[in-house]
Amino acid sequence: MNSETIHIAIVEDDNEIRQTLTLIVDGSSGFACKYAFPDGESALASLPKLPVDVVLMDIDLPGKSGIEVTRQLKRLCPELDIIMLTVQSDDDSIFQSLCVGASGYLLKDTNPADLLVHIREVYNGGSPMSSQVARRIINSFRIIDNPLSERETEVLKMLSKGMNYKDVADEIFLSPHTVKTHIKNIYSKLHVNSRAEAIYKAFKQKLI
Amino acid sequence: MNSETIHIAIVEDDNEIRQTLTLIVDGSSGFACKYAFPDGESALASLPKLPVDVVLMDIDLPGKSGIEVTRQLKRLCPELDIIMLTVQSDDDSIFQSLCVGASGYLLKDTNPADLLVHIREVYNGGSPMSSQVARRIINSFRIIDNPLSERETEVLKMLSKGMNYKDVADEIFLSPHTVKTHIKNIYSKLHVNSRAEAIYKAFKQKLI
DNA sequence: CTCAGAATACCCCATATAAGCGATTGACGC
DNA sequence: GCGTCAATCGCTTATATGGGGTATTCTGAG
Repeated sequence: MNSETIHIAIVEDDNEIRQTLTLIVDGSSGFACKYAFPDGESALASLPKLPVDVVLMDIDLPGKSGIEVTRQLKRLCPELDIIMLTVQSDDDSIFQSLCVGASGYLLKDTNPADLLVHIREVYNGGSPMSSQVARRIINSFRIIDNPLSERETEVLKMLSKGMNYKDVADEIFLSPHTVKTHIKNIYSKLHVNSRAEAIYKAFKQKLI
Repeated sequence: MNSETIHIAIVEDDNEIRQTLTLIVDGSSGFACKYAFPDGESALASLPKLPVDVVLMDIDLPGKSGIEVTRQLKRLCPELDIIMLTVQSDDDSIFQSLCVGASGYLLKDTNPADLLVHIREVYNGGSPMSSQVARRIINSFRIIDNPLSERETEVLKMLSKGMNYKDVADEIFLSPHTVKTHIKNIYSKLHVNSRAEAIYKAFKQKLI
């Protein structure tokens, strides 16, 4: 299980880092790193034809960013696993990377031994991430605070499913007027003035 | 940094597992486990008064589920870190746990040494999760497929911010009629017939 | 070349909506 | 017992919306 050789490629513009990484990975038993690229364009041109299992991708590249390269690479080779290996730890970089198809997200301070472990994790279908990164992702699931009452939440959920005043009123045995009042209160609490914006905000804050 | 003793509590209904876990954790240097509860009710009653840093929480408990207990516990003690330690690895269990405030999600096949490492990770602000769990979370970020054209996506995003036909039209220099046509096409592609439902569906599928 | 899809523009019309008003009841905290 | 808030019910009106059409232009795939 642990004996197959995993074929790695590296996309990293800093010469020193790229060479060091290549040496580390290629010099470890069970890993081979025969390809390294200093920019996204050359990686995109070559990688689809190469027998590579896992790519280590920097984000801050000259030309196309590592995120854009990842997006395009995943289109060309959906099976390829890409691990972002970067200094960026801002939420945008993390979420964008995951959205375009990265399978893992590690910070560059990851030590070599751990890096190899994580590469194997990805190869085996896992998704390694630095624990700070994981915490940010987890926090994105949390509800910040919910100003809406239970009834209001209930109404908003129904609205989001395309129901109108009357539908909602019938469903929860209220007068349409009451439903309307609830909706007005929802708008006021969320500081919006249309149904569309209310649903958008509520969804973004995980209220519904 | 690694020398403070971390105080653990365990909530687990299976007597054997609970006792084994307690012994493992309490017997390890740097960790203390003086409290263990067989159900959520007793944990909720006692934990807020106890000097505990990290809770290991089973999900399948008699009475209140571990998820419900986590929700209530986080309300009472927002600073407490809760790690789900469970056999459940379905998406619902994972996402619900994270939504109610769990800081980590481990499967019960985690080996004792790793468990201790993960507890310390949580204590230091990280969010450990089994790599299968991480992969599921990461996959939840991916877009399945996007039937909308770029223009349509652009329009829908503006609608979600509360803009109306005319606002959108002015913003992207189009006739309001065209905007309306786009919206009609969006509805048709998403199989909805109201703005609210369109935004809800688009958001759920990460199209906007 | 032809066909499909995207983006653009326009018409009519019934209905839904938001905004602006006011009002009562009951629960909970202090 | 007083204030606050959720939850309930009501009216009016200008405007926005969604559904039904039709049509042109351009691009890209087959």
